[in-house]
Amino acid sequence: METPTLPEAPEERLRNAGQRVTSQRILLLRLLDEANDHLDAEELYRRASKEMPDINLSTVYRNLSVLQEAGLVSQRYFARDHSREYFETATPEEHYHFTCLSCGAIVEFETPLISRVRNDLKTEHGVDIRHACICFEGVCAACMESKSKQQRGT
Amino acid sequence: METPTLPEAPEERLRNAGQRVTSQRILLLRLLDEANDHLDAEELYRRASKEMPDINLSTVYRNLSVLQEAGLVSQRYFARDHSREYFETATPEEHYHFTCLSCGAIVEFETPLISRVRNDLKTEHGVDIRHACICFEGVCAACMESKSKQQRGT
DNA sequence: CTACTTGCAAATTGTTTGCATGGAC
DNA sequence: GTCCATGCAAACAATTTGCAAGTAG
Repeated sequence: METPTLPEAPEERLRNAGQRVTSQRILLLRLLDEANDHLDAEELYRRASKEMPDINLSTVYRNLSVLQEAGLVSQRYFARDHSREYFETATPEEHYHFTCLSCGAIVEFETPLISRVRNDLKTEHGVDIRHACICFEGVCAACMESKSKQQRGT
Repeated sequence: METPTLPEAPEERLRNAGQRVTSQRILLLRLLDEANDHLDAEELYRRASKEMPDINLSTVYRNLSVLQEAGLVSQRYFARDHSREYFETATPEEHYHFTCLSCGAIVEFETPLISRVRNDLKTEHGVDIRHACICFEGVCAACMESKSKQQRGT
């Protein structure tokens, strides 16, 4: 389980993507690699500041934008809080996210159905989908369980 | 074609939803009904101001929120501009949106595949999806056409 | 040496909130 | 009459931008 397919070091990934290799970018990529959860710019900045106290929040924003365009980082939106952007290391496999409205847990999942939607839209409307923003929200298994327990009595 | 299944007048819809009937709310609902495109708060405010010059932007925001919770209005996000919320009259049939990154056109479509994703997630992960935020972006048929023409020579 | 990056401070933008007045029920 | 809705102004929070100094290639 858990195949950490992070092929190259941040430095290499930057070079391969034709981007300048700066200490800030290396740090940000590493922090995103290491994060188990998904980070927003502010949280990434907070973590980066621990290792590089002078790094600036706008540097984080600017680099997230650069790294995203270079395909090294993916930007995501999650439930409730679409007003805040989250980021993760880009992965070759498409995946989507479910957020529990009750406990905040994020479940990642894959499904072939989305690429079928893509195909259907292509044949039915002639449109070429380049990107899909998809996020589900609801109640996770654990919270469903505890809810039904509550209902049966305290 | 085009079955404008808008069952009740704004006033009735408000009453049925147990909401207070104010002239501002009636106006906003009507403007959303009449809009062919999708409106953000600012644009809705602009249109409302023409008929009710004293209406305030914060009234628009507050009512959009109320109407949404009452199930009379749906909030959407579109391509490029997830930082801005768009609104439309709530419809009984679930539908999704595709935005053309080139010309900005929005194509609405239905697909049973999304509810299958919903079911799959339920059985595979035990999660109960309450809401899905889904938007596709890419290039529409017309823009694909003009692009390939361009490539063949000016 | 040149073009791109950074840190810093200030600006921008969509949205929200506090409060006194007005209106729905 | 009571409680909710409105207009107005001010506040917020996430993100962006202008600029001078620093650094990668």
